[in-house]
Amino acid sequence: MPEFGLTEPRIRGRPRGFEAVDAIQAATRLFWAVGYVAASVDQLCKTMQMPRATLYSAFGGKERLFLAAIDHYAKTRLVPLAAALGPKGTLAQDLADFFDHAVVLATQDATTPGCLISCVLSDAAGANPIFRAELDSRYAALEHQIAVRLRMSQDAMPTPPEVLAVLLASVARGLMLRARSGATTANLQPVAAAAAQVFGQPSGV
Amino acid sequence: MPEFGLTEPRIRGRPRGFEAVDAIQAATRLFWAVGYVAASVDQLCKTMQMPRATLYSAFGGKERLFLAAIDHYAKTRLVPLAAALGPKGTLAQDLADFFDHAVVLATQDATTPGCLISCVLSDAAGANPIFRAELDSRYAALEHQIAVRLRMSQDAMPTPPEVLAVLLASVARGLMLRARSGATTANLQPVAAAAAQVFGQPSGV
DNA sequence: TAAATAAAAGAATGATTGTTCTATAAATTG
DNA sequence: CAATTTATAGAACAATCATTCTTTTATTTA
Repeated sequence: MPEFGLTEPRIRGRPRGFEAVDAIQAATRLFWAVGYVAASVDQLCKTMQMPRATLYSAFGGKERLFLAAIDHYAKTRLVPLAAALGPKGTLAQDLADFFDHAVVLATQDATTPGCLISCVLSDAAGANPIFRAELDSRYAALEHQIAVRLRMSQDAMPTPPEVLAVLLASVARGLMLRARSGATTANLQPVAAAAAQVFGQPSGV
Repeated sequence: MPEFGLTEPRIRGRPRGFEAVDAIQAATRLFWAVGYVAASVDQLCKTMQMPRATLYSAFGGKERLFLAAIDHYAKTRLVPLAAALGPKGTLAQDLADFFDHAVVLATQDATTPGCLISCVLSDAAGANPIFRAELDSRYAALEHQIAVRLRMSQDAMPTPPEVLAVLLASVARGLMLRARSGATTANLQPVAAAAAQVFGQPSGV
């Protein structure tokens, strides 16, 4: 079973005519912009600047390329987002950073509004059990990181951290969805601030 | 310009071989289950039990059928959801009803997890400006209803109702997304309860 | 320099896409 | 009953889909 991806550099044979990181980034952006099914292999090859055969030999097809794009998105976009949780300051401050970061991620580029996972993978999850499992594990991973951060807080919480973590993640995902409909950074930043204020007040939850 | 839909009953000519409301309901369920692009006209005709020509003459094509499905979904699913806001009891009670209703809507049928608007239309909105405008107006409509309910509350709120309404709607949408990944009613009901508790406490926000 | 290796380029694949067309069937109207 | 109207059934359409193939080109190794 071949390992697909762009990690191992090839030594022998004709060298590749494309930049590995540029290619996966371009694929990620196309999926993000138009969705999984709507992004054709033709379009993908064009934006990735590689022939079809190379896409298949390097990534194993459209489905696995999409999973690679999800992974690239998580590493480059969600890791920084989760890092905003710190802990660097108070829970309220860290949550403010977190929600604000989410808004910026979802609104900073009008050609890719919203979130690749919450707006695109969530649709694809309907028809494909592999994608549904991927969606579930990506969601669980973020919630776990939030729960860890919550447990660091000194506040005694009536709500279990695991439950509160799902709620906080849901707020962030809801903001992503609103960005998909065209809401701007300016539209959503007050909402993010309100969320941080609600959930950040000591013993509030 | 012809008006598409199934509202006007045809008098002359051969009678239709399908039930109007069943047909649009079946289309709604297929879009909901697999997504807009993944739902083919072939599949739609089968589940709607009508020939292709009829689908085109009655609905004007796939895109307009999808918009009709969105409208049917809004009327049959979102109207009851918004009705949970009341006002019937305290804000806390009404919000508890609202979030719980959202969870049930998103989890009650495993073949159609999540929300047609938040999980399917939000993906389609990426490639189609008409769908993006539709998404925006559907989102705005719910937020408006929430804002109206908030203004009925006696509590003095530091956060403007319009902003808080977007936040509350975002929570509901985030719950829909989590259901899309396979989360069950039991998984999400505690989260819905926590949300109601947070946002329902007097002057909390 | 010759053999081996791997990508590039693009044709070819068969299946499926959304849409439209033709011919037939079933109802109402005059 | 004849004319009109509308739906049905299914063929036909060109376009596009994801995938695989062949041939050529560029590089490394021996």
